[in-house]
Amino acid sequence: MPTKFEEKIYNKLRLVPKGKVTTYGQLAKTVESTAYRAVGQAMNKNLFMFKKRNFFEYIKNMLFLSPPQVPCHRVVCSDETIGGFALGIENKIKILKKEGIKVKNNKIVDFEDKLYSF
DNA sequence: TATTTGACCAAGA
DNA sequence: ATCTTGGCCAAAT
Repeated sequence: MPTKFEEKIYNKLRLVPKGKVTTYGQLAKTVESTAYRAVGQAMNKNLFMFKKRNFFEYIKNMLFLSPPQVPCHRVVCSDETIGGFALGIENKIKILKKEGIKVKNNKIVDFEDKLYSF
């Protein structure tokens, strides 16, 4: 069962569309919090069920289930680096690329444009 | 109740 | 362009 905090974070994250990203800090801010580290933990917890198992399930959900999904892969670091991913950072990069987000030298290309504004 | 643990952040050097 | 440091705070232990 997600906590109140987690639930609120997930709900905000659902607003971020394909082709855009947000940051841990930004998500925290939408909830009037500075608990950006806790946001990362919430992401990890959300994918716990899939952890190191199949990222295929995750992809399938993203592609075929109607929103609102919780697109954990669209959360990146404020310094434009990729951040973490319970199913493997390489997979995170792959999915982002599929969605039109390019990654170069471990950084999001054209970060400002790709950033979603709440 | 108290301590530890993070998928972080911003500023300095 | 890295790297370190101190700060952050919800959850887990």
